[in-house]
Amino acid sequence: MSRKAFQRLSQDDRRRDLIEATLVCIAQHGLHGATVRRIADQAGVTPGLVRHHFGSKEEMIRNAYAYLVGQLTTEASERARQARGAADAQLRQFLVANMTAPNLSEEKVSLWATFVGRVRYEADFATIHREGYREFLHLLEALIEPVLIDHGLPHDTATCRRHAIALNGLIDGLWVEGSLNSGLYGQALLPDLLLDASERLLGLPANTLSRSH
Amino acid sequence: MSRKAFQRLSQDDRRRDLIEATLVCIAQHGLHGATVRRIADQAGVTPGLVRHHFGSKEEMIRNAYAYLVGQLTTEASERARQARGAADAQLRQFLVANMTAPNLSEEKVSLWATFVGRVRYEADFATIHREGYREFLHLLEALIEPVLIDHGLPHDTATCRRHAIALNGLIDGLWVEGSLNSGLYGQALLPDLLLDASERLLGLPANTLSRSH
DNA sequence: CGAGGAGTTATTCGATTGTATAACAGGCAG
DNA sequence: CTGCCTGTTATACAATCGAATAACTCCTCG
Repeated sequence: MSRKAFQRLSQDDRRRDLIEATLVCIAQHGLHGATVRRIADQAGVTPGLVRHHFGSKEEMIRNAYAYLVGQLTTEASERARQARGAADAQLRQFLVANMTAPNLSEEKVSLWATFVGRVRYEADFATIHREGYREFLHLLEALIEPVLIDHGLPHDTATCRRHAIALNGLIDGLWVEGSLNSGLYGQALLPDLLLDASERLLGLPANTLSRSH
Repeated sequence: MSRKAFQRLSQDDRRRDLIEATLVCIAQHGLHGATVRRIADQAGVTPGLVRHHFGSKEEMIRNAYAYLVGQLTTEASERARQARGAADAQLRQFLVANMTAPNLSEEKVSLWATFVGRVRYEADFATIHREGYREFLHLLEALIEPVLIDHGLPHDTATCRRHAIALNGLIDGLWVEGSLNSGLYGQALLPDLLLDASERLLGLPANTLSRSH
Protein backbone atom coordinates (compact mmCIF):
# COMPACT_ATOMS: atom_id res chain seq x y z
CA MET A 1 0.00 0.00 0.00
CA SER A 2 1.56 3.21 -1.14
CA ARG A 3 1.77 6.36 0.86
CA LYS A 4 -0.48 9.28 0.19
CA ALA A 5 1.07 11.78 -2.19
CA PHE A 6 1.40 15.12 -0.49
CA GLN A 7 2.39 18.67 -1.12
CA ARG A 8 4.82 20.69 0.87
CA LEU A 9 3.49 24.10 1.82
CA SER A 10 5.07 27.10 3.46
CA GLN A 11 4.53 27.22 7.19
CA ASP A 12 2.16 30.18 6.90
CA ASP A 13 0.02 28.57 4.20
CA ARG A 14 -0.24 25.30 6.02
CA ARG A 15 -1.12 26.96 9.28
CA ARG A 16 -3.81 29.04 7.61
CA ASP A 17 -5.24 25.96 5.91
CA LEU A 18 -5.41 24.15 9.22
CA ILE A 19 -6.95 27.11 11.00
CA GLU A 20 -9.68 27.47 8.42
CA ALA A 21 -10.35 23.75 8.46
CA THR A 22 -10.62 23.99 12.24
CA LEU A 23 -13.17 26.78 11.99
CA VAL A 24 -15.26 24.77 9.54
CA CYS A 25 -15.25 21.79 11.89
CA ILE A 26 -16.12 23.84 14.96
CA ALA A 27 -18.98 25.53 13.16
CA GLN A 28 -20.43 22.30 11.83
CA HIS A 29 -19.82 19.98 14.76
CA GLY A 30 -19.14 22.21 17.73
CA LEU A 31 -16.04 22.31 19.88
CA HIS A 32 -16.73 18.75 20.98
CA GLY A 33 -16.94 17.52 17.40
CA ALA A 34 -13.86 19.32 16.18
CA THR A 35 -11.54 16.35 16.63
CA VAL A 36 -8.00 16.30 15.41
CA ARG A 37 -8.92 13.63 12.89
CA ARG A 38 -11.83 15.60 11.50
CA ILE A 39 -9.80 18.80 11.25
CA ALA A 40 -7.02 16.99 9.43
CA ASP A 41 -9.54 15.36 7.12
CA GLN A 42 -11.15 18.71 6.35
CA ALA A 43 -7.74 20.15 5.52
CA GLY A 44 -6.86 17.11 3.42
CA VAL A 45 -3.92 16.04 5.57
CA THR A 46 -3.24 13.57 8.34
CA PRO A 47 -3.76 14.18 12.08
CA GLY A 48 -0.08 14.32 12.87
CA LEU A 49 0.22 17.66 11.11
CA VAL A 50 -1.96 19.40 13.64
CA ARG A 51 0.39 18.45 16.41
CA HIS A 52 3.41 19.28 14.32
CA HIS A 53 2.26 22.84 13.60
CA PHE A 54 0.34 23.71 16.75
CA GLY A 55 1.66 21.35 19.42
CA SER A 56 -1.74 20.42 20.77
CA LYS A 57 -5.38 20.53 19.85
CA GLU A 58 -6.04 23.28 22.37
CA GLU A 59 -3.34 25.49 20.92
CA MET A 60 -4.80 24.84 17.47
CA ILE A 61 -8.22 26.02 18.62
CA ARG A 62 -6.86 29.08 20.37
CA ASN A 63 -5.23 30.15 17.14
CA ALA A 64 -8.49 29.63 15.29
CA TYR A 65 -10.33 31.89 17.75
CA ALA A 66 -7.78 34.69 17.42
CA TYR A 67 -7.92 34.32 13.64
CA LEU A 68 -11.70 34.72 13.62
CA VAL A 69 -11.69 37.80 15.84
CA GLY A 70 -9.04 39.37 13.67
CA GLN A 71 -11.07 38.68 10.53
CA LEU A 72 -14.16 40.35 11.95
CA THR A 73 -12.60 43.58 13.17
CA THR A 74 -10.28 43.88 10.18
CA GLU A 75 -13.17 43.63 7.76
CA ALA A 76 -15.19 46.32 9.54
CA SER A 77 -12.32 48.76 10.06
CA GLU A 78 -11.14 48.23 6.48
CA ARG A 79 -14.57 49.09 5.11
CA ALA A 80 -14.65 52.22 7.25
CA ARG A 81 -11.20 53.24 6.10
CA GLN A 82 -12.18 52.89 2.46
CA ALA A 83 -14.97 55.43 2.89
CA ARG A 84 -12.69 58.40 2.42
CA GLY A 85 -15.42 60.96 2.92
CA ALA A 86 -16.74 62.80 5.92
CA ALA A 87 -16.80 61.34 9.41
CA ASP A 88 -20.47 60.43 8.92
CA ALA A 89 -19.66 58.20 5.96
CA GLN A 90 -16.89 56.37 7.78
CA LEU A 91 -19.05 55.56 10.78
CA ARG A 92 -21.82 54.55 8.44
CA GLN A 93 -19.61 52.11 6.56
CA PHE A 94 -18.33 50.62 9.80
CA LEU A 95 -21.85 49.97 10.97
CA VAL A 96 -23.06 48.62 7.64
CA ALA A 97 -20.06 46.30 7.42
CA ASN A 98 -21.29 44.52 10.53
CA MET A 99 -24.79 44.06 9.14
CA THR A 100 -23.81 42.66 5.74
CA ALA A 101 -21.74 39.79 4.40
CA PRO A 102 -19.10 38.65 5.00
CA ASN A 103 -19.38 39.66 8.65
CA LEU A 104 -23.09 38.99 8.83
CA SER A 105 -22.81 35.24 8.52
CA GLU A 106 -24.52 32.46 10.36
CA GLU A 107 -21.30 30.51 10.38
CA LYS A 108 -19.27 33.36 11.84
CA VAL A 109 -21.87 34.05 14.51
CA SER A 110 -21.96 30.37 15.41
CA LEU A 111 -18.20 30.33 15.77
CA TRP A 112 -18.13 33.53 17.77
CA ALA A 113 -20.80 32.24 20.15
CA THR A 114 -19.06 28.91 20.58
CA PHE A 115 -15.82 30.61 21.57
CA VAL A 116 -17.49 33.23 23.75
CA GLY A 117 -19.07 30.40 25.68
CA ARG A 118 -15.59 29.43 26.87
CA VAL A 119 -14.34 32.92 27.73
CA ARG A 120 -15.46 32.77 31.32
CA TYR A 121 -13.68 29.55 32.17
CA GLU A 122 -10.55 29.50 30.02
CA ALA A 123 -7.98 32.19 30.59
CA ASP A 124 -6.52 32.14 27.07
CA PHE A 125 -9.92 32.66 25.52
CA ALA A 126 -10.58 35.49 27.94
CA THR A 127 -7.43 37.23 26.79
CA ILE A 128 -8.35 36.94 23.13
CA HIS A 129 -11.86 38.19 23.83
CA ARG A 130 -10.71 41.10 25.95
CA GLU A 131 -8.19 42.34 23.40
CA GLY A 132 -10.72 42.02 20.59
CA TYR A 133 -13.35 43.85 22.60
CA ARG A 134 -11.01 46.68 23.47
CA GLU A 135 -9.87 47.11 19.91
CA PHE A 136 -13.43 47.16 18.61
CA LEU A 137 -14.43 49.68 21.26
CA HIS A 138 -11.52 51.95 20.46
CA LEU A 139 -12.30 51.83 16.75
CA LEU A 140 -15.86 52.78 17.52
CA GLU A 141 -14.85 55.63 19.83
CA ALA A 142 -12.49 57.00 17.22
CA LEU A 143 -15.27 56.95 14.63
CA ILE A 144 -17.88 58.46 16.91
CA GLU A 145 -15.94 61.44 18.19
CA PRO A 146 -15.53 63.36 14.88
CA VAL A 147 -19.18 62.75 14.06
CA LEU A 148 -20.23 64.35 17.34
CA ILE A 149 -17.88 67.25 16.71
CA ASP A 150 -19.26 67.81 13.21
CA HIS A 151 -22.75 68.12 14.60
CA GLY A 152 -21.86 70.30 17.53
CA LEU A 153 -22.70 67.69 20.15
CA PRO A 154 -20.93 67.01 23.46
CA HIS A 155 -17.84 64.91 22.75
CA ASP A 156 -15.89 64.57 25.96
CA THR A 157 -14.10 61.28 26.58
CA ALA A 158 -16.71 59.91 28.98
CA THR A 159 -19.55 60.64 26.57
CA CYS A 160 -17.75 59.04 23.64
CA ARG A 161 -17.00 55.95 25.65
CA ARG A 162 -20.56 55.64 26.84
CA HIS A 163 -21.85 55.94 23.31
CA ALA A 164 -19.30 53.40 22.12
CA ILE A 165 -20.36 50.87 24.75
CA ALA A 166 -24.02 51.23 23.84
CA LEU A 167 -23.35 51.14 20.11
CA ASN A 168 -21.09 48.14 20.49
CA GLY A 169 -23.82 46.34 22.40
CA LEU A 170 -26.37 47.18 19.75
CA ILE A 171 -24.06 45.97 16.98
CA ASP A 172 -23.31 42.71 18.75
CA GLY A 173 -26.92 41.99 19.56
CA LEU A 174 -28.27 42.76 16.11
CA TRP A 175 -25.39 40.87 14.55
CA VAL A 176 -26.15 37.72 16.52
CA GLU A 177 -29.92 37.74 16.32
CA GLY A 178 -29.88 39.04 12.77
CA SER A 179 -27.62 36.26 11.58
CA LEU A 180 -29.44 33.51 13.40
CA ASN A 181 -32.85 34.76 12.33
CA SER A 182 -31.75 35.88 8.90
CA GLY A 183 -34.74 34.14 7.41
CA LEU A 184 -37.04 36.52 9.25
CA TYR A 185 -35.55 39.76 7.96
CA GLY A 186 -35.04 41.22 4.54
CA GLN A 187 -31.42 41.85 3.64
CA ALA A 188 -31.79 45.61 3.83
CA LEU A 189 -33.66 45.70 7.14
CA LEU A 190 -30.72 45.21 9.48
CA PRO A 191 -28.33 47.86 8.10
CA ASP A 192 -31.19 50.33 7.85
CA LEU A 193 -32.36 49.56 11.35
CA LEU A 194 -28.87 49.88 12.83
CA LEU A 195 -28.20 53.20 11.11
CA ASP A 196 -31.53 54.56 12.24
CA ALA A 197 -30.98 53.39 15.80
CA SER A 198 -27.44 54.73 15.86
CA GLU A 199 -28.64 58.20 14.90
CA ARG A 200 -31.06 58.13 17.79
CA LEU A 201 -28.47 56.81 20.24
CA LEU A 202 -25.95 59.50 19.32
CA GLY A 203 -28.56 62.24 19.10
CA LEU A 204 -27.86 62.98 15.43
CA PRO A 205 -30.42 64.56 13.10
CA ALA A 206 -32.47 61.94 11.28
CA ASN A 207 -30.94 60.50 8.11
CA THR A 208 -27.45 61.86 8.70
CA LEU A 209 -26.05 58.32 8.65
CA SER A 210 -28.61 56.73 6.36
CA ARG A 211 -28.12 59.28 3.61
CA SER A 212 -24.41 59.98 3.87
CA HIS A 213 -22.48 58.80 0.80
CA MET B 1 -18.13 -3.66 49.00
CA SER B 2 -21.52 -2.23 49.76
CA ARG B 3 -23.66 -0.31 47.40
CA LYS B 4 -23.97 3.43 47.63
CA ALA B 5 -26.93 4.52 49.71
CA PHE B 6 -29.30 6.54 47.61
CA GLN B 7 -32.43 8.58 47.87
CA ARG B 8 -35.51 8.23 45.79
CA LEU B 9 -36.78 11.49 44.38
CA SER B 10 -39.89 12.43 42.47
CA GLN B 11 -39.40 12.43 38.73
CA ASP B 12 -39.63 16.23 38.55
CA ASP B 13 -37.11 16.80 41.31
CA ARG B 14 -34.62 14.34 39.89
CA ARG B 15 -34.93 15.75 36.42
CA ARG B 16 -34.39 19.27 37.69
CA ASP B 17 -31.35 18.17 39.67
CA LEU B 18 -29.88 16.55 36.60
CA ILE B 19 -30.64 19.55 34.40
CA GLU B 20 -28.96 21.94 36.80
CA ALA B 21 -25.98 19.64 37.14
CA THR B 22 -25.78 19.54 33.37
CA LEU B 23 -25.75 23.33 33.16
CA VAL B 24 -22.97 23.54 35.72
CA CYS B 25 -20.88 21.06 33.74
CA ILE B 26 -21.48 22.79 30.42
CA ALA B 27 -20.57 26.16 31.88
CA GLN B 28 -17.39 24.92 33.49
CA HIS B 29 -16.15 22.45 30.88
CA GLY B 30 -18.04 23.29 27.71
CA LEU B 31 -20.30 21.02 25.72
CA HIS B 32 -17.35 18.76 25.02
CA GLY B 33 -16.56 18.41 28.69
CA ALA B 34 -20.11 17.82 29.82
CA THR B 35 -19.83 14.05 29.86
CA VAL B 36 -22.48 11.78 31.25
CA ARG B 37 -20.10 10.72 33.99
CA ARG B 38 -19.31 14.28 35.01
CA ILE B 39 -22.95 15.31 35.00
CA ALA B 40 -23.88 12.34 37.15
CA ASP B 41 -21.03 13.09 39.50
CA GLN B 42 -22.10 16.74 39.80
CA ALA B 43 -25.63 15.61 40.63
CA GLY B 44 -24.35 13.03 43.11
CA VAL B 45 -25.71 10.02 41.25
CA THR B 46 -24.45 7.43 38.81
CA PRO B 47 -24.30 7.79 35.03
CA GLY B 48 -27.10 5.34 34.37
CA LEU B 49 -29.64 7.79 35.75
CA VAL B 50 -29.07 10.22 32.93
CA ARG B 51 -30.07 7.63 30.41
CA HIS B 52 -32.94 6.46 32.54
CA HIS B 53 -34.51 9.91 32.78
CA PHE B 54 -33.53 11.46 29.48
CA GLY B 55 -32.82 8.54 27.15
CA SER B 56 -29.61 9.95 25.77
CA LYS B 57 -27.00 12.58 26.49
CA GLU B 58 -28.25 14.74 23.63
CA GLU B 59 -31.80 14.74 24.93
CA MET B 60 -30.42 15.65 28.34
CA ILE B 61 -28.63 18.67 26.91
CA ARG B 62 -31.61 19.82 24.86
CA ASN B 63 -33.68 19.90 28.03
CA ALA B 64 -30.99 21.90 29.76
CA TYR B 65 -31.03 24.50 26.97
CA ALA B 66 -34.81 24.89 27.08
CA TYR B 67 -34.61 25.16 30.88
CA LEU B 68 -32.08 27.98 30.68
CA VAL B 69 -34.06 29.97 28.11
CA GLY B 70 -37.19 29.61 30.22
CA GLN B 71 -35.34 30.81 33.31
CA LEU B 72 -34.11 33.96 31.58
CA THR B 73 -37.39 35.14 30.08
CA THR B 74 -39.43 34.14 33.11
CA GLU B 75 -37.23 36.18 35.42
CA ALA B 76 -37.45 39.29 33.23
CA SER B 77 -41.19 39.09 32.58
CA GLU B 78 -41.88 38.34 36.24
CA ARG B 79 -39.97 41.41 37.35
CA ALA B 80 -41.90 43.52 34.84
CA ARG B 81 -45.21 42.10 36.04
CA GLN B 82 -44.39 42.92 39.65
CA ALA B 83 -44.03 46.61 38.78
CA ARG B 84 -47.71 47.31 39.03
CA GLY B 85 -47.38 50.95 38.11
CA ALA B 86 -47.51 52.85 34.85
CA ALA B 87 -46.32 51.39 31.57
CA ASP B 88 -43.03 53.24 31.98
CA ALA B 89 -42.27 51.42 35.21
CA GLN B 90 -43.01 47.99 33.74
CA LEU B 91 -40.72 48.50 30.77
CA ARG B 92 -38.09 49.88 33.09
CA GLN B 93 -38.19 46.83 35.32
CA PHE B 94 -38.01 44.52 32.35
CA LEU B 95 -34.89 46.27 31.10
CA VAL B 96 -33.26 46.45 34.51
CA ALA B 97 -33.94 42.77 35.12
CA ASN B 98 -31.67 41.93 32.19
CA MET B 99 -28.85 44.12 33.47
CA THR B 100 -28.80 42.82 37.05
CA ALA B 101 -28.45 39.48 38.80
CA PRO B 102 -29.63 36.80 38.44
CA ASN B 103 -29.94 37.31 34.69
CA LEU B 104 -26.73 39.28 34.41
CA SER B 105 -24.44 36.39 35.19
CA GLU B 106 -21.23 35.28 33.58
CA GLU B 107 -22.31 31.69 33.95
CA LYS B 108 -25.65 32.25 32.24
CA VAL B 109 -24.08 34.20 29.40
CA SER B 110 -21.50 31.46 28.93
CA LEU B 111 -24.23 28.85 28.76
CA TRP B 112 -26.34 30.93 26.41
CA ALA B 113 -23.41 31.49 24.06
CA THR B 114 -22.44 27.83 24.10
CA PHE B 115 -25.94 26.80 23.08
CA VAL B 116 -26.37 29.59 20.53
CA GLY B 117 -23.21 28.34 18.86
CA ARG B 118 -25.08 25.17 17.96
CA VAL B 119 -28.31 26.77 16.77
CA ARG B 120 -27.21 27.01 13.18
CA TYR B 121 -26.36 23.35 12.78
CA GLU B 122 -28.73 21.47 15.06
CA ALA B 123 -32.41 21.64 14.33
CA ASP B 124 -33.62 21.04 17.87
CA PHE B 125 -31.50 23.87 19.18
CA ALA B 126 -32.81 26.12 16.42
CA THR B 127 -36.37 25.42 17.51
CA ILE B 128 -35.64 26.25 21.13
CA HIS B 129 -33.85 29.43 20.14
CA ARG B 130 -36.55 30.57 17.75
CA GLU B 131 -39.35 30.08 20.25
CA GLY B 132 -37.40 31.85 22.97
CA TYR B 133 -36.59 34.73 20.65
CA ARG B 134 -40.19 35.14 19.54
CA GLU B 135 -41.48 35.09 23.09
CA PHE B 136 -38.93 37.65 24.21
CA LEU B 137 -39.74 39.88 21.25
CA HIS B 138 -43.46 39.69 21.93
CA LEU B 139 -42.98 40.55 25.57
CA LEU B 140 -40.93 43.53 24.54
CA GLU B 141 -43.47 44.70 21.98
CA ALA B 142 -46.26 44.41 24.51
CA LEU B 143 -44.29 46.54 26.96
CA ILE B 144 -43.26 49.14 24.41
CA GLU B 145 -46.64 49.88 22.88
CA PRO B 146 -48.38 51.38 25.95
CA VAL B 147 -45.31 53.49 26.68
CA LEU B 148 -45.45 54.98 23.19
CA ILE B 149 -49.17 55.60 23.58
CA ASP B 150 -48.68 57.33 26.94
CA HIS B 151 -46.23 59.74 25.36
CA GLY B 152 -48.25 60.42 22.24
CA LEU B 153 -45.74 58.76 19.91
CA PRO B 154 -46.45 56.69 16.79
CA HIS B 155 -47.34 53.17 17.87
CA ASP B 156 -48.44 51.23 14.80
CA THR B 157 -47.52 47.55 14.66
CA ALA B 158 -44.57 48.01 12.32
CA THR B 159 -43.06 50.74 14.50
CA CYS B 160 -43.46 48.70 17.67
CA ARG B 161 -41.86 45.69 16.05
CA ARG B 162 -38.96 47.72 14.74
CA HIS B 163 -38.36 49.20 18.16
CA ALA B 164 -38.60 45.78 19.74
CA ILE B 165 -35.99 44.33 17.38
CA ALA B 166 -33.57 47.16 18.08
CA LEU B 167 -34.17 47.07 21.81
CA ASN B 168 -33.82 43.31 21.89
CA GLY B 169 -30.50 43.60 20.09
CA LEU B 170 -29.30 46.22 22.51
CA ILE B 171 -30.31 44.11 25.48
CA ASP B 172 -28.60 41.01 24.13
CA GLY B 173 -25.41 42.82 23.25
CA LEU B 174 -25.09 44.67 26.53
CA TRP B 175 -26.02 41.53 28.40
CA VAL B 176 -23.25 39.52 26.80
CA GLU B 177 -20.49 42.09 26.82
CA GLY B 178 -21.56 43.41 30.18
CA SER B 179 -21.42 40.01 31.81
CA LEU B 180 -18.14 38.99 30.24
CA ASN B 181 -16.51 42.32 31.00
CA SER B 182 -18.23 42.82 34.33
CA GLY B 183 -14.92 43.69 35.86
CA LEU B 184 -14.72 46.78 33.68
CA TYR B 185 -18.04 48.32 34.66
CA GLY B 186 -19.54 49.46 37.90
CA GLN B 187 -22.69 47.60 38.89
CA ALA B 188 -24.93 50.56 38.23
CA LEU B 189 -23.48 51.50 34.87
CA LEU B 190 -25.22 48.91 32.72
CA PRO B 191 -28.82 49.40 33.90
CA ASP B 192 -28.37 53.14 33.74
CA LEU B 193 -26.83 52.97 30.29
CA LEU B 194 -29.56 50.69 28.95
CA LEU B 195 -32.37 52.87 30.31
CA ASP B 196 -30.76 55.97 28.88
CA ALA B 197 -30.22 54.34 25.49
CA SER B 198 -33.75 52.93 25.45
CA GLU B 199 -35.21 56.40 25.96
CA ARG B 200 -33.24 57.64 22.97
CA LEU B 201 -34.18 54.66 20.81
CA LEU B 202 -37.88 55.03 21.53
CA GLY B 203 -37.81 58.82 21.33
CA LEU B 204 -38.96 59.30 24.91
CA PRO B 205 -38.23 62.45 26.92
CA ALA B 206 -35.03 62.11 28.95
CA ASN B 207 -35.35 60.39 32.34
CA THR B 208 -38.81 58.98 31.74
CA LEU B 209 -37.48 55.46 32.26
CA SER B 210 -34.61 56.29 34.59
CA ARG B 211 -36.81 58.18 37.05
CA SER B 212 -40.03 56.16 36.91
CA HIS B 213 -40.69 54.39 40.20
C1' DC C 1 -45.89 -6.06 57.32
C1' DG C 2 -44.25 -7.91 53.09
C1' DA C 3 -44.43 -8.42 48.06
C1' DG C 4 -43.85 -5.83 43.61
C1' DG C 5 -42.15 -2.49 40.70
C1' DA C 6 -39.82 1.56 39.55
C1' DG C 7 -35.65 4.23 40.59
C1' DT C 8 -30.91 3.63 41.13
C1' DT C 9 -26.39 1.46 41.10
C1' DA C 10 -22.62 -1.43 39.33
C1' DT C 11 -20.21 -3.30 35.61
C1' DT C 12 -19.03 -4.07 30.99
C1' DC C 13 -18.19 -3.16 25.91
C1' DG C 14 -16.95 -1.32 21.46
C1' DA C 15 -15.86 3.06 19.51
C1' DT C 16 -13.40 7.22 19.50
C1' DT C 17 -10.30 10.49 21.37
C1' DG C 18 -5.57 13.05 21.96
C1' DT C 19 -1.05 12.01 21.89
C1' DA C 20 3.42 9.73 20.95
C1' DT C 21 6.75 7.72 17.85
C1' DA C 22 8.81 5.90 13.79
C1' DA C 23 8.96 5.67 8.84
C1' DC C 24 8.70 8.13 4.57
C1' DA C 25 9.39 11.75 0.84
C1' DG C 26 9.37 16.43 -1.12
C1' DG C 27 12.31 20.08 -2.33
C1' DC C 28 16.21 23.20 -1.42
C1' DA C 29 21.55 23.69 -0.63
C1' DG C 30 25.78 22.41 -2.52
C1' DC D 1 22.43 15.46 -9.63
C1' DT D 2 22.59 14.07 -4.74
C1' DG D 3 22.26 14.41 0.28
C1' DC D 4 19.75 15.83 3.90
C1' DC D 5 16.60 18.50 6.59
C1' DT D 6 11.98 18.75 7.88
C1' DG D 7 7.21 18.69 6.58
C1' DT D 8 4.27 14.87 6.28
C1' DT D 9 2.36 10.23 6.70
C1' DA D 10 1.43 5.88 9.04
C1' DT D 11 0.71 3.22 13.02
C1' DA D 12 0.12 2.27 17.80
C1' DC D 13 -1.53 3.12 22.62
C1' DA D 14 -3.68 4.40 26.88
C1' DA D 15 -7.55 6.96 28.34
C1' DT D 16 -12.22 8.11 28.12
C1' DC D 17 -16.52 8.31 26.03
C1' DG D 18 -21.80 6.95 25.38
C1' DA D 19 -24.44 3.24 25.77
C1' DA D 20 -26.28 -1.30 27.26
C1' DT D 21 -27.37 -4.73 30.70
C1' DA D 22 -27.99 -6.86 35.01
C1' DA D 23 -28.22 -6.57 39.89
C1' DC D 24 -29.86 -4.25 43.78
C1' DT D 25 -32.82 -1.27 47.01
C1' DC D 26 -35.97 2.20 48.27
C1' DC D 27 -40.79 3.18 48.65
C1' DT D 28 -45.63 2.51 47.76
C1' DC D 29 -49.77 -0.04 48.08
C1' DG D 30 -52.55 -3.49 49.67
